[in-house]
Amino acid sequence: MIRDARVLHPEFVPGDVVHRQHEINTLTAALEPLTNRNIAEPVFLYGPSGTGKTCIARHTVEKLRETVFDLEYQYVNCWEDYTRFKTLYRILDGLDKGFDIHRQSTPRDVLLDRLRDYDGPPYVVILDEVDQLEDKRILYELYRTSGLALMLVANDETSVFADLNARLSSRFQTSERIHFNRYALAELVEILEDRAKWGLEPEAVSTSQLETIADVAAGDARVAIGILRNAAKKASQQGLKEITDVVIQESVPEAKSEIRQQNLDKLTDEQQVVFDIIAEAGEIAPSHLYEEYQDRVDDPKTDRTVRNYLEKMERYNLIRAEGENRGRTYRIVS
DNA sequence: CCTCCACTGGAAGATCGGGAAG
DNA sequence: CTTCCCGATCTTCCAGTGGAGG
Repeated sequence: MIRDARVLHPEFVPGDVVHRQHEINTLTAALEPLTNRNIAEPVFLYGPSGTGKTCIARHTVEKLRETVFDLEYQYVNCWEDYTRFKTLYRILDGLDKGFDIHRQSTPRDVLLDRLRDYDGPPYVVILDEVDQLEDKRILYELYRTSGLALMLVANDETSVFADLNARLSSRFQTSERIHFNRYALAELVEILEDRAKWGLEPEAVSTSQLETIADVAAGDARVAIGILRNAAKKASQQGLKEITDVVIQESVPEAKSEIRQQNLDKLTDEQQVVFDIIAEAGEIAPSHLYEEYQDRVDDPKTDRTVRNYLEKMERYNLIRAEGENRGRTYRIVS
């Protein structure tokens, strides 16, 4: 059933990308100055999730590395490394310069100083989910660091620039921006066919089944590949030679809840309590939510802290806040 | 129209926990 | 051991928002 499970993993970057040739060309052109060791302006990739932004960014840089003699690159997921410190640490780590930096007792701006001392080959930094950075000023600092080529990846362009100061914002506005649209059904099917070709045994899945998956995924390649992976895993556990329609039907909700469970696991116990209250109530007003939280926890945190929890859960797409001010209610994402 | 008030979210400072230095 | 320093987390304070109800 499964020939190469790596191909079905969400982070897998194919050597040949089936679509997005135009985007790749634009991106390659934007990075072109690096081949002469010149400065490349930041590039900004934006579009909905699962439209290939991250994949194209990594793919393009890796292709460039094949032709350019010297080029370093590092991928940073700002969702995980959302603080200034973590982001800088990750970037230094890509240069193997982070090994002796510990969270504690490192003088305050050693990280940025060390990055600015870097004088090796051009260094491409991909900042994925860049809108999740808690302090966007780090972008300004990175922008002013010579030798760095920035690739910013986000869902929505406005959310990134909203809290940048005007001067920096205008610098980024003039840089190359590449918009990614949702995949059409046929494109998604081709992507799935490609993954199935390398990842699965021949005949393991039919084209019409891939169409079913692509249809459910609604233009989101990450969801589509997740469903295919889940279905392949399930079929192989059942000892099947081919993926059946029943297996696909079962895999759709499972693939979606898998992502959700991963996010739930990232919450602390206290945050889980808040989530459970919302889940049980279905929909709940802020004051009721906080009262309920105080009842359930021995040593309750302040309401402001709970609001920070809620903000975090909203970021993880676990809950949704609806309405503003007095009309605000919270509900879980179904 | 105005005032009240539930709620939001930014800012600044306090506290926690842990590694390093003495 | 204690002291110092750090980032992360939490608290305190507060300005702003907009709907409810005089």
